[in-house]
Amino acid sequence: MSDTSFSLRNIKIACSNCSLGALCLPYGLDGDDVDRLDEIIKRNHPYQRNEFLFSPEQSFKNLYVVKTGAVKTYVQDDEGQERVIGFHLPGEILGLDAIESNKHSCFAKALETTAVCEMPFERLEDLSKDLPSLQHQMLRLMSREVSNESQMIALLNHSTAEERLASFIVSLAERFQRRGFSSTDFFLPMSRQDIGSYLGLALETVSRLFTRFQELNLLKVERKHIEILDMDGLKGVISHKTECQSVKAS
Amino acid sequence: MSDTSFSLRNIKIACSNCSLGALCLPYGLDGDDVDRLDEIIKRNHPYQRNEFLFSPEQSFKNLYVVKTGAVKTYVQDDEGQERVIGFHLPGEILGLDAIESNKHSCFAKALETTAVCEMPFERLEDLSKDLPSLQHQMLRLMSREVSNESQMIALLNHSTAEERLASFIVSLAERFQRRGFSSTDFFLPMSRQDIGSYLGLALETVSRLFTRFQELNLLKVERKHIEILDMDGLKGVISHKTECQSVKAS
DNA sequence: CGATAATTTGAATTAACTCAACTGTTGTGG
DNA sequence: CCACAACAGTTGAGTTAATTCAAATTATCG
Repeated sequence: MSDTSFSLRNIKIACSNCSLGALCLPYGLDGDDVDRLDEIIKRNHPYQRNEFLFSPEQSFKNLYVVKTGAVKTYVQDDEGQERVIGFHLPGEILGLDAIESNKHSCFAKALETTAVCEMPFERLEDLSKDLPSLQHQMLRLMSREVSNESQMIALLNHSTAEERLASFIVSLAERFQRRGFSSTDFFLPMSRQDIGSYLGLALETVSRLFTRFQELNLLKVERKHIEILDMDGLKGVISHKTECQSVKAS
Repeated sequence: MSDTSFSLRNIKIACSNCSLGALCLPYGLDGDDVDRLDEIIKRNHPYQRNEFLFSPEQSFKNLYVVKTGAVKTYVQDDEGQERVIGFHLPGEILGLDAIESNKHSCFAKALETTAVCEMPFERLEDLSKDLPSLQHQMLRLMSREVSNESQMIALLNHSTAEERLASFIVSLAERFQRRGFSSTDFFLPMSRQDIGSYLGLALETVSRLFTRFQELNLLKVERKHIEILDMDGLKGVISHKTECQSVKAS
């Protein structure tokens, strides 16, 4: 019952007509080059909620691009507690941290049913010798990762709980928008616990802040459903040291 | 008085006899390939203390490798306060975050007199088309950066002040050791303020912790001079949730 | 439908911060 | 060469933002 042999299926989801387009590796490649990239990409059955894409120590073979769904990456501390490192939405790549050591260094777990492209790294590297724009795009994607993480470090070190959560929500909104989804109305793929772990906050604090933001009419929360009512207000919480109270008067 | 024309000077400090060796880009390249890499590398006068290597918005031209000295990278918040992103010791590369946007996104300032190799990124990219191992090494270095930053995120989100500072000191020790310096006796190139900003702590907290670690006979501090007396004890502070008090009984 | 997990809310605690004073170091100019 | 200013670091005391612990409420899933 393996359907990996059905080339028809593969064609339907080929890079050339994938909606991720410029968000992904093929950016900057012309038609023929995309086809060559396409040949090495594996597309598996979707991962189910809580299924692992990879685990620490597992040897590094593939990079992954999320097509639909969401993935969280995390490590475990000595007591087995999760420390969330990041969330990966459609169009976002994961596995980049494993290139150096040839081993994955974290868990990657599907937060919901998730479809991914798996790209054998070695073949990708080979191919990029012939395709300068692929090589450049790989460096670009890694550079973006470094930038994002740097920003995150600056955020974590110097921001209050309010600023962190506001940043997080705005970041999610922008990432959904880039992917073609609504930036003001979306579902959180992760739990309060996961958000707290990612932002360095207790889950209770995250919950209280959602309530506060709602009281301030910045957004509407109902469990995982978020509706942003006042994007500028939210951004105001991030940058200005103004209290939440003074952000929205009326 | 420009001495960039003295090839003699350049030869003396060529990659092939640079003590950084395997820590740097040339890792994995054979003799001839190193020479080709060497040709594109610029070596400037050392930067003086507080001199900038680059600033935000400045267009991205070069990657930098620290040869001697130390560099800090930081951004500024709305009030002009520094948010330190990282420190760069000899053998460490900086500028990787600028590849994606073609603009630097942070300040890079010399903490002391600092010599660097400047590598024009475009020419590096061109060269790596011919030299697969150079291409691989670039990806490796970026991957290491992603890993390190991930680790930092996990540390900041889930660790006490004690654990953060202990981690920081151990990390410095390991980095000095890799570079051939003593891992137990070294000088901090940065201020308490910088350490605090990097670790998300007030400078007073950093100072108090140095005192506490000293009282626990984990190390000896005198201003910027650090002598690690009990490396295992320090590592114990990081991992175990045990109190500092119980780490060292005698 | 009942059990388990996720979330919300409240109250008490605490780790780290801010503010403030003091000490020691470094550099500068008379 | 010393005095003085500017800066970096230490130490103390009071404050606070966020935590932990606890309990109630609401979803989710077999």
